[in-house]
Order: sequence, then structure tokens, then C-alpha cells
Amino acid sequence: MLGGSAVDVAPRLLGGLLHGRGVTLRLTEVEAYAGESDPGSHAFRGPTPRTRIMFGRPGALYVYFSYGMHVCANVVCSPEGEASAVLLRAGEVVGGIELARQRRTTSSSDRDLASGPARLCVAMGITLADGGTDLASGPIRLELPAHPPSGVANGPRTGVSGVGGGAAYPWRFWIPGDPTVSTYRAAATRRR
DNA sequence: AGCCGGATCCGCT
DNA sequence: GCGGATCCGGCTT
Repeated sequence: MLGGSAVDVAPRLLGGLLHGRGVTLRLTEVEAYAGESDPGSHAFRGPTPRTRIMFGRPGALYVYFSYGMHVCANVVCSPEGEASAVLLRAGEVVGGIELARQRRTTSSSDRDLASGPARLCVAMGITLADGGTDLASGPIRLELPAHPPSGVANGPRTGVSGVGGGAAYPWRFWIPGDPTVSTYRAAATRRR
């Protein structure tokens, strides 16, 4: 199931369901990170305390803290010892929408409830404490689609600057035309 | 021991 | 469309 490389697994997650804490999400946008060979990946410089989950068992949830205020969730794909993972970037809330609205107090429309990796985590109630939990048996569960989605689109990864960004790694995958797909934004150029 | 910069979001223009 | 918020991990001194 999840034993392959992130690039192979990522498009096959689209249309899949993420269940957890009273909310069900249909995944519409993901991003692949290949591991130690990938300059955009947290695992690029080898295992560290933060990334140990990425180097562990496939099917685990890797959650990290970003920009001082957000958390993002990834699915670990590769066999133990390797470190490829798929970032869950956006989805459509298809169950428990009232609960998702309560968690996402700043969201102005249902379309935006889980449109973005940090928003997705808030809507699902995912926190850093969920890092390392098994997506087959833990509090957050992943259900792959019965049939691989057709017509998947791909392009540059969002927000990845430097060598790992741009056209060299077109590893962002989404369901074309789906309104919950987050608007693309190139890596921010930092002030000064 | 300290600094730099980030797999982002939101509000204002 | 843009810039500020906000803090931790990882690398440098």
C-alpha cells in the first residue's frame, strides 16, 4: 500500500478519505517529498530528532511545526530507514462539517475549511501529539480510494525555495478544477 | 550560545 | 497582491 516512493504514492492518495476526530476529508491536493536526496525535504540532511518519524515505519503520520504557529501533516511512505513522505495540502470536508467549522473559526467559507496544509490540520484536530501515530489504526485514519483517480494534475511544489523549488520538482499533485485546491504561491522571498 | 529562515495564514489594499 | 506574525530546529561560532 504505502510502501513506495512518495512520488508514486502521492497521486494515488487523491480522492482518498481522511477520518479523524469527527471529521472526514476527501483529499484533493498533496505534495511529495523524496527524502535524503531531495533538497526540499526535512530529511535532506539525514535523520534528526524532529525527522525521526519520517525515517520510521510507512503509514505513520509525520506532523511538524512551521512558521511559529502552524502544524502540517504528512504520510510516511518509504520503508524504515528511508524517508519519503507526502504532505497533505488540501481536502474537501465531506463529513462532520459543523465540527470543522467550529475548529476553523477564521474560515469565511466551507471551501476554505481545509484548503491549505495548516488549515487541514486545524479542521481535523491534528496536533503535534499525533506525530508517529499509525494511519491504519490510530486516531487519524487514511482510506485509499477504491480506484486511482484519473486526470491528476501536477506542478511545482508550493513554498519550496532554492534548489528544491520550481520546475525541477513538479511534485505537487491535485484534482483539477476542485475548488478546495489551495491557490498556488511560489516560495516567498524573505524580507531584506 | 545565538542566529537564520521556513512544506503558512490572514487581513488589509 | 503583499507583508507581518511568531517560534522552533538546525547549523554556525
